[in-house]
Amino acid sequence: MIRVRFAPSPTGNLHIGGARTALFNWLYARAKDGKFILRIEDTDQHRSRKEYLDEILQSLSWLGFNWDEIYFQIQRLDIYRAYAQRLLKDGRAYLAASQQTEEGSSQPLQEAIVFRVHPQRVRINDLIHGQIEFDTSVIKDQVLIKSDGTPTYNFACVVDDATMQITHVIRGDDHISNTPKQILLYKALGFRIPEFAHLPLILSKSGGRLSKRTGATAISQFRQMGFLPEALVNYLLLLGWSPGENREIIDIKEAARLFDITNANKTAATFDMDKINWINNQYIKGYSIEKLVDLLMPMLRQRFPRTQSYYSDRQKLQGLVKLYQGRINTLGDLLEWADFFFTDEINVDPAAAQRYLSQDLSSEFSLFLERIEKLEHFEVATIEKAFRELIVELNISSRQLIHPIRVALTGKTVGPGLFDVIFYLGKEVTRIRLSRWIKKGS
RNA sequence: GACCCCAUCGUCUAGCCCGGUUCAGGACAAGAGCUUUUCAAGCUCUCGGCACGGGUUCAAAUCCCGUUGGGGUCGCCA
Repeated sequence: MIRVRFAPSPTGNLHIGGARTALFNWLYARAKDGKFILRIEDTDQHRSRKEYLDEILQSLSWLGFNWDEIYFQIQRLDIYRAYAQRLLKDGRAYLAASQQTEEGSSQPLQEAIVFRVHPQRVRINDLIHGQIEFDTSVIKDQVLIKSDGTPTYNFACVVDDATMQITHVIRGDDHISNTPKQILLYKALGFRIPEFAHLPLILSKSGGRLSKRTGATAISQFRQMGFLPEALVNYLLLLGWSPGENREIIDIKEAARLFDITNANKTAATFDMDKINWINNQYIKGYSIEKLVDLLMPMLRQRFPRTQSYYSDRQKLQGLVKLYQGRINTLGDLLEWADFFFTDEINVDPAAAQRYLSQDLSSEFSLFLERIEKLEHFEVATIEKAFRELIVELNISSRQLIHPIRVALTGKTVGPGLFDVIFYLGKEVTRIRLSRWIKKGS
C-alpha cells in the first residue's frame, strides 16, 4: 500500500510551491490507490499560528486535495523524545548544554540531545534524479531534541515518516541536502528507508525563489483574484509534468490515471502569470453560466454593495456574465471590466475621451437617444435596428458613432458588443450617461 | 566558500532512458493579417531553441567528460 504525505508548517500560507508538492503527493496516492496523509509540522510554537493552519486546510480543500489521515506533531512530542532517548542509550547521541538562555531569566533550559554523525558515504536513489551520493563528513552533528524539549525538523520528520509508514517521500528539491541526514537517522533507529522523489522548485520570473515580492504566491490570493481551482491545479500539474501528446488542458481525474512520479521533470520551472491566466480563461469558458454567477455573486456584492437591482435579477446577471465569459481571464477581470454596469462612478479614460469624445456629438447622441426612447420593445435587436437606421440617415459609418457611445457609456474603449451593453444598461442609464455629453441647446 | 541539483524557443514543455523515422513538435507570450462594432475573444500566419567545448560513433538534442551559467542547502526554522 502506497502511503504519501504532505507536511506543511503553519507558519505561513499555503503557497504555489507547497500546493504543487501537495498535488503531486495527492495525485500519486490517487493514481496508485494509496493513502494521502496530512501532517502539520507545528513544533515551532512561536511561529505557528491557528490562522495559517485554517488557511492551509481551506486552500487544500478548495483545490480538492482531500486527505485520508491528519496528524499534528505537537501532539506527538512523547514519541520523538522516546526515540531520542533510545539513541542516547545506544550511544548514538549525546547531551549538550543549551546554547540559548531563556529570555529575562537565568534559568537554564534542559540539555539538547545531539546525534553523532560519523563520516561515511550515503547514497540515495531518487525516483526523479536517480542516484545522488553524499559524503557525511561535511555534515555536523545533528540536534535531535532542542533545549525546549521539541524535536528538530529532520528528526521529527524521520520518526513520523517511519511510524506513519510513509512509503514515498515526495517533496521539494530544497530537501535534497536534508536527505542524507535523515537516512543516517533511519539507519540508527533501524527504520526502513522510504523511496524519495525530489521535485524541482518553482522559480519566480526573476529567477529566484517565489516570494510575496515577486507577485501573488498564496493559494488564497489566487482564489480571491478569481482563479478557478481546476485551472490552478491544471497549471501546477503542467509545471513539472506533462501528459504527453501535446495535451495541456487536462482534468484531474484523467491526470490521476496517467500520472507517475517517475515521469516528473527534474528541471526547475518558472511561474508564468500569462499562462495561468490563459488556462483560467479556458476553464471559465467551460464553466456553466449558473456556476459562474454563483461564484461571482458574493464578489460583486462585496465590490459594489449599493447595486441591488442586479442581485435580485438573476436572469439579467446571467446574460451579462455571458457577454464576458469568453474574454475574461479571471473572475476579478469581470469586476473590473464590467464595473460600469454596477456603479455610476465610471472613469472615462482620458486618452479615450480625447480620441472619441473631443468632437461635439451632441446632435448625434440626442437623435440616438430619441430613437431609443421611442422603442416599444427594448431589445438588443431593436436597439441595433434603430442605430443602423440612424447612421444611414446621418450618412456616417457605424464606427464613427459606436466608439464614442461606448466610451460615454462605459468609460472604456473595449468591451462586449455595444447593443448588448445598451440593453443591459437599460434605457434610463443610457440616457443619463449620454446626456452628460450633450451640450445644452442642441 | 563547501556540498548538492539542473541545463531544448523569452516562458512551460514533447523528444533523451532504448543514438538514425526531427533542417527538433506543441502551448503561452510577442509580431502580422482576417473579422469590422472595439479587443482583452476567435481564426490564419510569422518570429524564436538543443548553453559552450571536447570525446564515443558511420550517425548525437539524445551516451561520456569538462567548462560556463542558473538554482538549492549549509539553524537548538521547517
